[in-house]
Amino acid sequence: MAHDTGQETLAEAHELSRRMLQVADLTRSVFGALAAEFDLTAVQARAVLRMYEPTPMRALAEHLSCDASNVTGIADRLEQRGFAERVVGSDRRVILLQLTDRGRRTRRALAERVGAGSVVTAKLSPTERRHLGRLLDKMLG
Amino acid sequence: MAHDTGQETLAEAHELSRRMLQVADLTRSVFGALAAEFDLTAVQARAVLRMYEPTPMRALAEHLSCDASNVTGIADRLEQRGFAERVVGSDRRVILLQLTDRGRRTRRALAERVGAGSVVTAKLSPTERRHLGRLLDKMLG
DNA sequence: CTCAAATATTGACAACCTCAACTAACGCCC
DNA sequence: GGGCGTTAGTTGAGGTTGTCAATATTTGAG
Repeated sequence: MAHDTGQETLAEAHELSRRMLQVADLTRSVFGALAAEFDLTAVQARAVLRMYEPTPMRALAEHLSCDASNVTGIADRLEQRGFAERVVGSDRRVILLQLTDRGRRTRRALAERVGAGSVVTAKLSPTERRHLGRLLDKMLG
Repeated sequence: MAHDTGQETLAEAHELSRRMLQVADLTRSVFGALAAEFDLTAVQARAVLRMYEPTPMRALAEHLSCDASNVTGIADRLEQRGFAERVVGSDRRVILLQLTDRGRRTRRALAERVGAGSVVTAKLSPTERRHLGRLLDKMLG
């Protein structure tokens, strides 16, 4: 304990994990509420954000890291509510999911709100945000 | 753009949010996989971790930020699989959910793994972890 | 005692998720 | 061209999480 040796107790690691999970929950919950404002569920919102171009359902499944069969239902509901529509691609096996006008408007507005109103943005200084950015990169890399 | 003014573009804010969501997803997904190792879903694992003492279902509902009726089902499944059991409290309206032996063992092991194997712990230096801790505090505070 | 409030449960319904089985289309190779 | 493994998407079964409204029980305050 003399000077700072980089030693860490198990308790400290726990604490960090706990807060990490807490922030993750908060982030998710804020995102969910945001999605709800546009009459979307969290997963639907993630899908919509990904569809800046007509997107094969398969690619969507990978982006959402879920089974392909799951995307069928998600696409059904997006289509049913008028956010997206199915279009056959040149490869006639693949079906592209493509935003409707409503979908495009929603996507634009959603993307703007996601960038602006984040949990993060609210409470950190610009310097801290840069710092956080670097740390996030390292964790993701 | 002369020197650092703390000015940020919308694009930068977007980027930060995107990575924040990405880390949140990753954290959640790692936690889910961890829970699965113990034959628990993510929500069940969160409940188990919370039950360091007999816990009113109501309190559980608040901890999980969900409806009370939802906890009924979660408790059912935890009970059914032998992780927990229902006990009536002194106030006979409230039902305490309490870990069984198996539940306690699982909780201990789970807590240890959560602290140790986190996404965070893996890739950051001790100094960076301390830094991250401060930033997380600020975001949660 | 009476009655409002709190606790848990139930039933109805929706979304999400996985797995296994299936169809249709593609592309390669002989 | 004709097989044949591969890929994309769907379907159906089954399970977990989540909400809301209605209900029974208990509690505590007036």
